[in-house]
Amino acid sequence: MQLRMTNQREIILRELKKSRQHLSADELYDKVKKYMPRISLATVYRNLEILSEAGLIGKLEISGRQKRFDYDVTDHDHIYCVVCHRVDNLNIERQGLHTKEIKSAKGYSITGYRLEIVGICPVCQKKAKKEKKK
Amino acid sequence: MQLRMTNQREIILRELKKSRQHLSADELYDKVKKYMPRISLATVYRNLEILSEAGLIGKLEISGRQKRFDYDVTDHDHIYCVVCHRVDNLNIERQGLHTKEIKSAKGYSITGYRLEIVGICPVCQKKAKKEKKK
DNA sequence: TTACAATTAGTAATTATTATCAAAACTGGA
DNA sequence: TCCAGTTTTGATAATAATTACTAATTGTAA
Ligand SMILES: [Mn+2]
Ligand SMILES: [Mn+2]
Ligand SMILES: [Zn+2]
Ligand SMILES: [Zn+2]
Repeated sequence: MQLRMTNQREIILRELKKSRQHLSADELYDKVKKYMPRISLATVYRNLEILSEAGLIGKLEISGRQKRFDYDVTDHDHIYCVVCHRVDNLNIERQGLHTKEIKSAKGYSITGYRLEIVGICPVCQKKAKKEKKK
Repeated sequence: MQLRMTNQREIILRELKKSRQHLSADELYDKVKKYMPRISLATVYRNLEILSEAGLIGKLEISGRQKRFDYDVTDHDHIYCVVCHRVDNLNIERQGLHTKEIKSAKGYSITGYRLEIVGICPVCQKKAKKEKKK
């Protein structure tokens, strides 16, 4: 059985791609509601899961917080702000991560990996400076 | 103000170290109850947070699931099983992760990073094989 | 059309965690 | 040792994010 592209799926997908951000289900729900006011939050959750399963979008499960969905399915890593939880894309060298060591780690069969750089975004750095002045 | 080592904190810490696993709050709660039957789950949550804040234990926030706490505070990475959610330690080469590229990524000030290898553990691989036979 | 399957909206239930708060335990002087 | 103030605890309520349920709606394909 293959994916059936319903109206709600189409709009969810379109709005995520359009945003070029890493949105959570409820953020996307707010955007989608503008075009489809009667859509249910459960439908957004359900379809985000289905769309990511189908490989049309990415799913980020970051640091115990809300899941975020990615408009970009190509291979890349992320950096996120511990203050405001904003997520940005990151393209860094990945050598040293494909060694035999990993391939045979502890008898696991490896399916992938997640690299998350953690830090404070420029906006939050500025805010922190202003706070200090007070 | 520095950390006051209460009975409950001592036992929580002791049981985590003893386990040599990456336990969740409720798993640890079960262990601690054996020695302190009247302890509350909230106390376990509260103190795990405090102990990790104090640097006595590590905190893993993995893949949108439950938090897990680490008996080992030295630098290392993790591998986890997508099937049973078991977490194991991993010591891999980290070169390629300390480049200037990262240090200046998107204007962020970097505080750290998390690398998670994802896969299927030996136990779950075996189980999957047995399932197939049926 | 008509039956069968898939999807939806709305809502309830669940899971993990955090907040609240009165009671208990601990602290450092008098 | 006692006391007043501070911290911590246990019990429970509240919250946040997600998932489950279900009847109604929609799509499909003969
Ligand atoms: Mn991305
Ligand atoms: Mn570890
Ligand atoms: Zn920020
Ligand atoms: Zn496993």
